[in-house]
Amino acid sequence: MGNQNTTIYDIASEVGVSIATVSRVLRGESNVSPATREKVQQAMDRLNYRPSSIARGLTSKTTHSLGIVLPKLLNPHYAMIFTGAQEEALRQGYSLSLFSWSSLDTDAYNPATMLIERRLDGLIVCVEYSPPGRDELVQKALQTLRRFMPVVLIGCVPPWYDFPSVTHNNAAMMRSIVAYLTGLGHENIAFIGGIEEDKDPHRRDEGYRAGLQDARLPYIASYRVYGKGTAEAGKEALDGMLNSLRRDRWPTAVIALNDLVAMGCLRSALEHGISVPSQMSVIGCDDLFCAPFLSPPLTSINTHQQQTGARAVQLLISGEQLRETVSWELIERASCAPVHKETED
Amino acid sequence: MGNQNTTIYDIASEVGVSIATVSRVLRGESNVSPATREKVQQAMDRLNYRPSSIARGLTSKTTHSLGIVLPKLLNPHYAMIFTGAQEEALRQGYSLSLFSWSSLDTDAYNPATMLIERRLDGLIVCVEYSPPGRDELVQKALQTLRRFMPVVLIGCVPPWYDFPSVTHNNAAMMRSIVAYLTGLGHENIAFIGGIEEDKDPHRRDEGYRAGLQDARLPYIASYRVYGKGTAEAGKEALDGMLNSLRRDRWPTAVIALNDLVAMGCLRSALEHGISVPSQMSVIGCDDLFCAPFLSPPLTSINTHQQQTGARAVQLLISGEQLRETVSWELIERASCAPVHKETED
DNA sequence: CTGAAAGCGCTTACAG
DNA sequence: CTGAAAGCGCTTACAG
Repeated sequence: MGNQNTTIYDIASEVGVSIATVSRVLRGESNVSPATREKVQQAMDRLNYRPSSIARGLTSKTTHSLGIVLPKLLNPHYAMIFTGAQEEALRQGYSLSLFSWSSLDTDAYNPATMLIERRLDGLIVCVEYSPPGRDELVQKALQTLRRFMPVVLIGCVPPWYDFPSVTHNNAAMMRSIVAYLTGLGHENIAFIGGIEEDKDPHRRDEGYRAGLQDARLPYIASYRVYGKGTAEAGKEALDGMLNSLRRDRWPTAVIALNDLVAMGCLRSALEHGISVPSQMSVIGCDDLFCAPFLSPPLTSINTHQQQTGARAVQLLISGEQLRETVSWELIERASCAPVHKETED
Repeated sequence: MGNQNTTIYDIASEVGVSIATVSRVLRGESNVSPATREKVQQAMDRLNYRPSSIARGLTSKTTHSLGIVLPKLLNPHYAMIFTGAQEEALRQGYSLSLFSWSSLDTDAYNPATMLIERRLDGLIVCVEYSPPGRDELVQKALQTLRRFMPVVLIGCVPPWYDFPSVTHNNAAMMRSIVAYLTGLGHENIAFIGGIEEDKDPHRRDEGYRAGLQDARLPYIASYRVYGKGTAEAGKEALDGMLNSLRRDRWPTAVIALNDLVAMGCLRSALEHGISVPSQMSVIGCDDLFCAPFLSPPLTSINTHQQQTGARAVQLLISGEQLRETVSWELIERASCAPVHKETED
């Protein structure tokens, strides 16, 4: 008894009231007599009635569903953002659908068709680096989208994008990482990962340089290697640096763009016979679940990605036009140590 | 010009045709004169018209949106399933929303309200172990859900659940893992993780025992430790086993429930001064992205989780009432080796 | 090839 | 406190 075809009309005729009355008890309005309310309530239970959010959405102009555009969930970094966003959405009675960037820009003339047709109540877009030509496409897609729904940006948001956003102050973060390492006595500090033309790594680069300057250390170009944010890329990048440098010029500390890159660096060090942390310190970023189980356990930065996702949802729902920043936290494990002065110095 | 309020009526009056005609070109029907079609098309472009999938859903009884219920996305295992499902859904023009089990059973009298109200076109539910009392609740929730939408099950599906499903033959998989290790000469093979009362690990246990029997090895209770599927639990479980056993009784090979548990085992071994793989082999399951970057690189089973998610979506959309099984693949890395006969034997 | 009309399942003023 | 009616933006027969 009762299935998906039970409607407000069935309840109304069952009880002998109008559909308006049924609608009222459905929405919990107060202007219904207790007796009527009770009868309607019972009929709804008896017939296993469930209101259709679709029909509701048509009139109320709100779907209680949000979207999020993320590069790839297989990277735990994005899974953390998604989880934070999804839990907050559910808590507030919204559902969250995941979309990928490809659904945004496959058709330049008709960007984000699927997103728009679903009449989402809001959209979170994680912005990544875009090469010069593509950047305009992205901006155009975002402008189109915002004509249809509120948009909140996360990720590497260029300062000239005029949207509410939740991001990190990557420059300040990098600067404090460098300070941490110089505090351990390191002077030869490499920074691995990121894309040279990227705006946001530029801000990390800014922090990297500032941190070196704080400690009156020179910026050495060969200690800065760009590359994708994957473990494979991290290994490759450090391999390249080590192979092209004389042993006595090898860095004593390596800052990785993220924990994946750091994983690659740990492996590269291992293969080069470098002991971490006694001969080389490595620090990652994002504090992925596997960080404590690497060898050695990886020192990293907890960037509170779940909080980033949750805040983005809150901005979306509240409509606040803010550009927010999320804090971070150094998680010390075993992969960083005071610099070891070589005896043969 | 053009925003979310442009409707089929605006286009109709702009062009001077009926909304039925606009609807026809919208849906690409053939019975429209080329001239009319062209004019309508242009008007839609000019006014930036986007059809509302909400309104469409009201009449067509289909929302082109699917749901998936997963325990937690922070575990990469589930992120892989989700990714596979989401990509397939998107390819077929569906969106995918994630829900958690808590949204299924918070209210026993009204299970899955949110899921039902959204009028999804289908739902994938990842079934986990449920303690006796809760199992009935889960089944009840599933029965309620299926009255409203097609349901496909994945995960640890008890054989008495009568639903289409996509799963693994865990018994056969475990048996072949044991065969792999006995093939390397191992005789003392531990199996770590899973819940004792669980139906699915029971099937793994079945395979574990069968594998031992294949090699005429005895089942030794102290080599079987149950525990949650996390890295912490894995470490704890192996710690416990090693601490309670005489050194000469230590297992020479450990099968972990999954790669997370394996990570914990690797650490436990390290802390006990056991060298992997020369003194102990370790094999995981799921082949997570970090497996190649552990020390040593972890031998694991690629369980094709993305394919599982994708197939579940296909069953949902096609309506096929199948109980499918997904294949797996051994990925050999450095954490397993032929048993090393102690010289002091 | 095209249009008028009904209907999808709700909500929202407006009367009473 | 309750009901009749219009409307949300489409699709779907049914006529012509």
